[in-house]
Amino acid sequence: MPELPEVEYTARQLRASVVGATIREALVFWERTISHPAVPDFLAEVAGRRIEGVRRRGKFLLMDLSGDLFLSIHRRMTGNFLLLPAGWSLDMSLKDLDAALWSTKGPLFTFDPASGLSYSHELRYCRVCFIFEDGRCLLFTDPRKFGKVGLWGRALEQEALHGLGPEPFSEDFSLAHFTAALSGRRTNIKQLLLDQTVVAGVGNIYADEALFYASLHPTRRADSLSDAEIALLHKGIVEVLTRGIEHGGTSFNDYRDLWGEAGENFNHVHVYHQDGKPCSRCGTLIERMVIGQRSAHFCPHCQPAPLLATIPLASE
DNA sequence: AATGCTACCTGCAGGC
DNA sequence: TGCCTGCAGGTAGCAT
Repeated sequence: MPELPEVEYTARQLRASVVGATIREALVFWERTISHPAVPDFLAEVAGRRIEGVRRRGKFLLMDLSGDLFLSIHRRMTGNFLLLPAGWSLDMSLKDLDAALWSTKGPLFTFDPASGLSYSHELRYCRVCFIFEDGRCLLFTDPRKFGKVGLWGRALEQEALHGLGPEPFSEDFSLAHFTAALSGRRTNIKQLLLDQTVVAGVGNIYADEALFYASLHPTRRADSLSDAEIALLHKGIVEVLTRGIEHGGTSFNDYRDLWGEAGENFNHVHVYHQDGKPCSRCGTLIERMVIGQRSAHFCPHCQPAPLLATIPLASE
């Protein structure tokens, strides 16, 4: 599941490889992947544009194009990018491309046989393909079809990002902002961390890791946190995201980098999908529970469950 | 205004 | 072996 570190990592890879390239044409294999504008307009407008820059905003990947346009890509659950070298996309149907890669995958990429990654598998789920003038081909693959690709005028960035909150590494994500965002919120802290208007880019993995960092139980009511707890959580969010980027992202199921390789942050998580394993801090077995229809992982010793004391007094 | 629930999708694990 | 059920999770949109 790509969250901020995974998107950041991909953005850096794309910046180093496709900035300066010109899109000859795009192909769309699943129309609902295109969120804006209508598919015919998307195809017509993207052709001939030069990629001038690659940015990340929250979990959005933004590619600035010539003519004051930009592409917004949100990978949601299973979206991935794969960059194919020149020579494979020209005049080939996707099926031919798939067959070619399948039979000669050796020289194309370095690739861990133990991972069992199949290029055929990736190509089968190609939803949008950008073919560059130099013959390279950037694929957006997405088995679950939740991912979105949009093309926008530069002036519509706010609309494209739809109320996204502050970047965790920017000054906008200040302790004062975070404190204000928690104030008066009766919802549990886990769900609040997943709210992209509070802080942009945190998903299920890093929300659980940040709560472990701050020794907070996921069901704690947001408005029950002390100033010290808020400060520690604020620090924890930045810390776990930073570590995630340093480790090249967390590969749990579907996440792969631009060349089809897996990130290694999964070797560094403390609680996410670690239920039944001993806590790295105290040895207590990590537990899993469902909060708001999604899983939360925590150490029951380090992150004690809230009791009556966490309910604000009537006088407050 | 804040919160809760569901649709969107498909692969896969688990049960029988 | 094969079918069926449920789960995974980010976000929009709708209901409360």
